Amino acid sequence: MNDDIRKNMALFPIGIVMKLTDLTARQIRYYEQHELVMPARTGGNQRLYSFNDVSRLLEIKDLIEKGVNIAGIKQVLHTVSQDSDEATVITEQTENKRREMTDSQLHKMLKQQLINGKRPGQVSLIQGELSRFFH
DNA sequence: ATTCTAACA
DNA sequence: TGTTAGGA
Repeated sequence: MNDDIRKNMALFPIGIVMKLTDLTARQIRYYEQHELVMPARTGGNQRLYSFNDVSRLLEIKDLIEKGVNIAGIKQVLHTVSQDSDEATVITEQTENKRREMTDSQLHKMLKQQLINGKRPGQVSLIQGELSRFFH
């Protein structure tokens, strides 16, 4: 659906995104540094977010609240392609299914880490004490 | 009035 | 993450 071009159209500045997501500008920019979102820029170097960017940030916010760190969030959202034109629609539908799988896999990974404890060479996907309430 | 980058009593 | 300086 050509609806995706609208969802990917750069529309709002960071100020509006802050109200839409209840995230601070600091957090929004920080997530961008970690490539969790890459908004468009205006001629004046100002960020412009699309509907897709906003929903992405909402997903990120949700995971952060659940105690998942950047590394973990990347694994959950990495399969989601940044944009999608008509040629990418089919691919995206496939990836959406993969995303759902990844989501359930996340719980297994979290539980696995909580039970088996971190083993050498493996990066922790959880952070803080919230992880203790995750069983 | 808003947003941007860089940096930390 | 918060906050602030200094500039666009």
